[in-house]
Amino acid sequence: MLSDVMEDYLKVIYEIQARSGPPVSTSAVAEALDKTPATVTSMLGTLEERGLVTREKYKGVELTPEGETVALEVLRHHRLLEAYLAEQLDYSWSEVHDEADALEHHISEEFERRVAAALGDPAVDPHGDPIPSADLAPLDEDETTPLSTHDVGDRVVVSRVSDRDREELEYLADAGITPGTTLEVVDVAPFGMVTVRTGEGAEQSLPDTVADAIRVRPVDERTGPDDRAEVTDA
Amino acid sequence: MLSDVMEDYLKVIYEIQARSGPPVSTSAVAEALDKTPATVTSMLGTLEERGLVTREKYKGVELTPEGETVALEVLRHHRLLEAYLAEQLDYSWSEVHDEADALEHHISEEFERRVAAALGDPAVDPHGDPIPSADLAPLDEDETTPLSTHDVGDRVVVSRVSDRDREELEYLADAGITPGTTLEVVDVAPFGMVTVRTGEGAEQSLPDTVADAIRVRPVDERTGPDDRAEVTDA
DNA sequence: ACGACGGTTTAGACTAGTCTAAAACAATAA
DNA sequence: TTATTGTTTTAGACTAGTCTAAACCGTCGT
Repeated sequence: MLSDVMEDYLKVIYEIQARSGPPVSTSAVAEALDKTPATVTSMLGTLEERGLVTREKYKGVELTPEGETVALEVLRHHRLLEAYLAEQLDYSWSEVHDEADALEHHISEEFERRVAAALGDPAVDPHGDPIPSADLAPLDEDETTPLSTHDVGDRVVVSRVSDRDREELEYLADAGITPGTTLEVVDVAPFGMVTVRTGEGAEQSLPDTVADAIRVRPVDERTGPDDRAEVTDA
Repeated sequence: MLSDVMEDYLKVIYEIQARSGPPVSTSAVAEALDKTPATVTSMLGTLEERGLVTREKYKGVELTPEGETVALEVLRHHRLLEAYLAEQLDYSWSEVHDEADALEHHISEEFERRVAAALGDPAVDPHGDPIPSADLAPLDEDETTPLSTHDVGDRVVVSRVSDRDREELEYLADAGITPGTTLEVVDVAPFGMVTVRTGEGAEQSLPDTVADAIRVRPVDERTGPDDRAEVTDA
């Protein structure tokens, strides 16, 4: 019914909206999809006609409930695939994203069911991101905070790591920073650099861009979507 | 590089060519892809410009070696996926085709490798069709013959069953006719109906259209691509 | 040999998605 | 208040893939 292209737009609108709230700007979508703003404006018009987003001129865009459902479906496919690739096909944590991106639009409902069953209906993917349930109910509020917002002395547990940049992910995996890792912030430099100590005592300095992509929760807090996180890395 | 659409054209040209030899007619391709002949003519022109087929006006089309390699790649993906779905995700014999069709254009080389490894590099898919090797070497000549060409008294072993029609496949699976089954032709009616006795003594009458889709080899001949056939059905 | 018929190609139109260049707008600084 | 700046939208063009309708070709029967 919807094209792959439209699904991609809805997915990134959802992701941006989840991070920064509505409205989502044309340029943010353009950036995320590597398209020109003119192209995005045009497609947003189409999505509005289809009732998938609402729009205020020159302001930005917001998903309708129907648009959100589509986004959740795509996200469920993506994250189930990431989990399946890591668990059943020996992919490492950092390799799964591109493959899942390529396949997420093309699997059937039947495939989705069987993959979910094979994994025992996991609640999170290997990056710690929550997997929408089969009924596509809206996800809970995100309780986590970016590592970059923390101060010296804070002890936190890594909850999720953005699956966006492959290089970054491999670097972090090497450094032993994966969902579940406990970190203590030992230094925050004025020029956007944060240094943390991992469980084993090793110290790592990370630029803000990277620290932004690491979402954490306070040590000992036992709630949140990543209770069942399992990480498979190479 | 090549679009999904082009890959689909090359795949069906390959399949028709394997069945009936070159040249492959415009209308045969149109039929197989459910497109109009005009559309096919136009796309064949594009494929010719890309060096993937050669064409003789009003005659038909033939794959170049490069075109054949692309077709073999797609076919390898398709058949590996069919085998994987049947073996690892409990799909039945008759369900795998559509899912494989949807995914075959979107898997990476890495995925292909891992799936092949997980299956132990199978030589045939669940329908008995040979899986092209990783180096995409041309497949051996097809030694099998359609069941519809046999006479009363012939004893044969089912080698492959076309994966084209879901209904047909389910019917045959129910009748116990799968790759590896031994059959004896007990009657050939003048109006295109053949009756066979299966290993267990049950008799089945099949219209020619169905008998055409069943490829067989003489009993006891031990060569051919289906030595390692494994059939998983529901 | 020739006409009829079926398959093939050409001509031209249409859609989806993209781009560039230019115009319109919002927000801010002077 | 107004000018500057950066973002958004509009206008218009282009490509890939598809269609319908009409012209074209080859073959087969008379």
